[in-house]
Amino acid sequence: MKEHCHELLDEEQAVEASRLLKAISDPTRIRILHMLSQEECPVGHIAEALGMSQSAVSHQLSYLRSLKLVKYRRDGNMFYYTYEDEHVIAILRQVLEHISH
Amino acid sequence: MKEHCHELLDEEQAVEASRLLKAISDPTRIRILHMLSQEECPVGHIAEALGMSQSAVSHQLSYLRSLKLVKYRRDGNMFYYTYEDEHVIAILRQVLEHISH
DNA sequence: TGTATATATGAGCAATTGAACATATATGAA
DNA sequence: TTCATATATGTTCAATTGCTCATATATACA
Repeated sequence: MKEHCHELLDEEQAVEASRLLKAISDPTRIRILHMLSQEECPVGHIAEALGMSQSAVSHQLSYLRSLKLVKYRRDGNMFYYTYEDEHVIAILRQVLEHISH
Repeated sequence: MKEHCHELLDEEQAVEASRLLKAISDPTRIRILHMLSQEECPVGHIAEALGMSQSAVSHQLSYLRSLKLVKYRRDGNMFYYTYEDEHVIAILRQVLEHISH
């Protein structure tokens, strides 16, 4: 009988990793982060570029903000968003590379 | 007025990346892949280690198989699973590193 | 003041997801 | 053949998710 000595990943860490991965595993959020990885951008411009409603984009940004993956600076009525977590951007870039074989 | 010249990620690629990330963004699947990244493993052993039902684990393995993230070899009644995509394992490892700051 | 613009936020709803439960399949041993 | 074991697979259901619609907030400008 073979021995199986796996080092088990505890659930807490798995849930934490899951939380992060879920955040970047939606097509809309992926496209938003991909945009922000290039240049800061106001909400309306993202919505227009993706062909989505202002509300939908704003909700997603709010979600990404809650995980500290993006932040914004305000200038008058415009909210300019930027990514806040370089490591996550790097991971996303790696996934996109993997996709294009 | 500032110009915003973002290179837009097309939806197809975003959906593809999303499919891959969703596959590794569930705590159970993360723990399974983490186990398999160390050593090949039969289904029952995974179920026992994670404290989950055989059915739940088998369903998740079936899902991971459909995306070619894991494969198995059969030996009698035992199905020994292994990871099949090294790049995905590397990405997952990077996420786990990121989690532990 | 007012009105327009840009964005955030709350509620609701259809689609997706992950597990439970029951059942099917295939191998090995008696 | 018959039974036990290991796993796969189909169904169902509650929880989650991502959008829409309506509304709130805050700034700029007249």
